[in-house]
Amino acid sequence: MVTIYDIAKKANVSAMTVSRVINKSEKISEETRKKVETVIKELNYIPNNSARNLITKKTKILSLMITDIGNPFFTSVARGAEDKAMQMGYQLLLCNSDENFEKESKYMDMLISTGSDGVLIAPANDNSKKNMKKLTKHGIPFVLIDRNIPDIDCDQVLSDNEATTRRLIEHLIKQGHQKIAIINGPLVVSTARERQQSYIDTLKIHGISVNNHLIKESQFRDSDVTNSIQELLNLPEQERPTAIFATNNFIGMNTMKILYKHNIKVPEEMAVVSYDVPNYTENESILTVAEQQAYNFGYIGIQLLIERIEGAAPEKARKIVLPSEIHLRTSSLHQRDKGRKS
Amino acid sequence: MVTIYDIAKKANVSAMTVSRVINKSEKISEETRKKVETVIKELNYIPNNSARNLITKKTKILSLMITDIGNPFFTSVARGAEDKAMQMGYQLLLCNSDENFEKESKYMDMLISTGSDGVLIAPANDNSKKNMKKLTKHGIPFVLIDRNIPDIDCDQVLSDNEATTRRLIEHLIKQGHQKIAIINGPLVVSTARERQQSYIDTLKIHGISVNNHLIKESQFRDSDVTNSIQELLNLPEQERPTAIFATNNFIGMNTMKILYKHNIKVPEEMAVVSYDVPNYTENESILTVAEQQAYNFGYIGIQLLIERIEGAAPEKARKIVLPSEIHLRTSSLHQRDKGRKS
DNA sequence: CTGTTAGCGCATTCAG
DNA sequence: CTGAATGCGCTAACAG
Repeated sequence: MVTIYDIAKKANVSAMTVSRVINKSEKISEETRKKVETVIKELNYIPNNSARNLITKKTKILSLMITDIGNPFFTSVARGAEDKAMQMGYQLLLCNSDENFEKESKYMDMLISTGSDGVLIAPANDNSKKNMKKLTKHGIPFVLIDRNIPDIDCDQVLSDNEATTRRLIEHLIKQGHQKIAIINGPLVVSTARERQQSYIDTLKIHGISVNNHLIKESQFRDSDVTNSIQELLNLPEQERPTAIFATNNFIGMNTMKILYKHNIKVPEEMAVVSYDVPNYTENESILTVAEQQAYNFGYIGIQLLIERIEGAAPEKARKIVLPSEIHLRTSSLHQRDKGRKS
Repeated sequence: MVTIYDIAKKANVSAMTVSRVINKSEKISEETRKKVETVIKELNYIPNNSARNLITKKTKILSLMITDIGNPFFTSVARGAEDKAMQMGYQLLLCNSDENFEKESKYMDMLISTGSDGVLIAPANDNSKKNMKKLTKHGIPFVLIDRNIPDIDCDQVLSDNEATTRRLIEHLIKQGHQKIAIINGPLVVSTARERQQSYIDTLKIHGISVNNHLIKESQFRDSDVTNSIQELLNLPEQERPTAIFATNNFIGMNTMKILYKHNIKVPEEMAVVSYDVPNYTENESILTVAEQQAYNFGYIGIQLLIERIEGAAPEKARKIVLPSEIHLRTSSLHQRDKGRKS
């Protein structure tokens, strides 16, 4: 391994001078700087971060913890985060908790252990509170994205779950639906809770009684919603829903798939709306969706994080709410309404 | 920050004993081990990897470099890699080069600098050779996945580009197509070259002359293939292709989208086959695809890498070729043939 | 089974 | 503008 001493010897300077060059110190003569840089390139020297961190406690590395690398929402988040991090001179490490608190905890220990200047995190669920406390204890700033955690006061970038859900549900109601089902993620996740609450509230406001048989708790991951849907379809005629609200992209996509498989016509026999977008399709999607600003979750999240790290942020925790854009499509529109915008 | 000394003091042992406990040394009495572990938990101690790495040069961290986090192929690779890494007691860091050599280089420096025990890498393109050399120089083992690099001798997990392409093209020929276009990724990527070569060879074997107007070089990323397709459609009747071979999932998906937008019937006016799978669709896909074992690229790749790291691998570089499974669907089948298997 | 000594590669002092 | 001494937190090598 080549060290600053190797460079120093070959360049006829002290190790300290080499260190200064590496760290772009101003107080170096142009001449010696050039000399040192030449030797550095010559020997293919790369500073040893471990040694460096040991002293400075700074790594210029940020970590992004997402819950599902297979979810296009989170891959867009990652892109946004990466772009901003690079732009600000930080490197970004990606960790995938797989919606799993234990995995998240393991990664947390690694991040702390290896040294991250800050963490942008979509927590697996409410248990993640422990991991946030741990970060705090170790003095590592973090910003929550997509999901908040009760009683954790920190910078956040969240979706407008209440408003977006309300608009989707009201759209269905306007289309004449009264029996609207919800297929949701686990209620230990804040977004699932908030979307469900808004679903309930919206129904009530419109004088529609809430039927618990129409409320299904499933997974946010790409998983089987067959059971949930089967149960909905098996309900007696007077309870059976005429519309389904899918609370994330995978649920939306899989709901469509299963209805298709069962030869149930969308929207004639069942309307479908989805929170967030299943964004790979071979032809035009027919699914009505609320499109989130996935990229901005990452981009803005990293921005808040870096401000926090560099002491440029206000004391008070900031909460950014990103609105979603609703795209009305055939999956929720009567034929006569096709293409109309809300 | 809490260090081994804090633990040592509180547990009435030496720092060395604490170190032994952390490292699960056998030569510790059950009693002192318990005592130390209690204090560690009590103080929420997490070992400082930087200090550790400085001595051991081992991190138990592997890195996975992929070229496009937005590509479902690579997210599956990542899942496979992560599963195997975890199973073997390693942590996995994800880096996204974005098909960009410069980004890859930056990440490389970080990985070397921060300390990775090994790197599993899908190289951005042939330039990546420099980065591989750098890894070698720093004594960091690596395994190539998906893409190889000329003149780099190392463990590899690759797709059977030749055979899979040949089968796809022969399928099209059997369907009566003679004018088959290829929309490819950049030829600085090995998979693009190999698929194109196989495309050319297969046509020749079947006595079909190769028309350069039918060969389009595009991107492997989710990008616009409008131009390529427009150019194909603008060709005079006698040259205009009746089938398109898309060399990856994004190209396949976007080809379908654009044909759809242009109201060109698939397969009647244009047949389409795709190397790899655009795997998020709301209903049954109609696209004929060669499905790669994406997960295994990651899983097996990490296995080879760990064997290499732990000295359990043979001297000689290993080359694993993973076959693809072809799914014939309507996008390439005459109506009468629908559903038939090759 | 446990402790002592030394030093990993670098940046932070403080001198010149 | 440059250099010398010191120690970050930890473990390898040795000693007991």
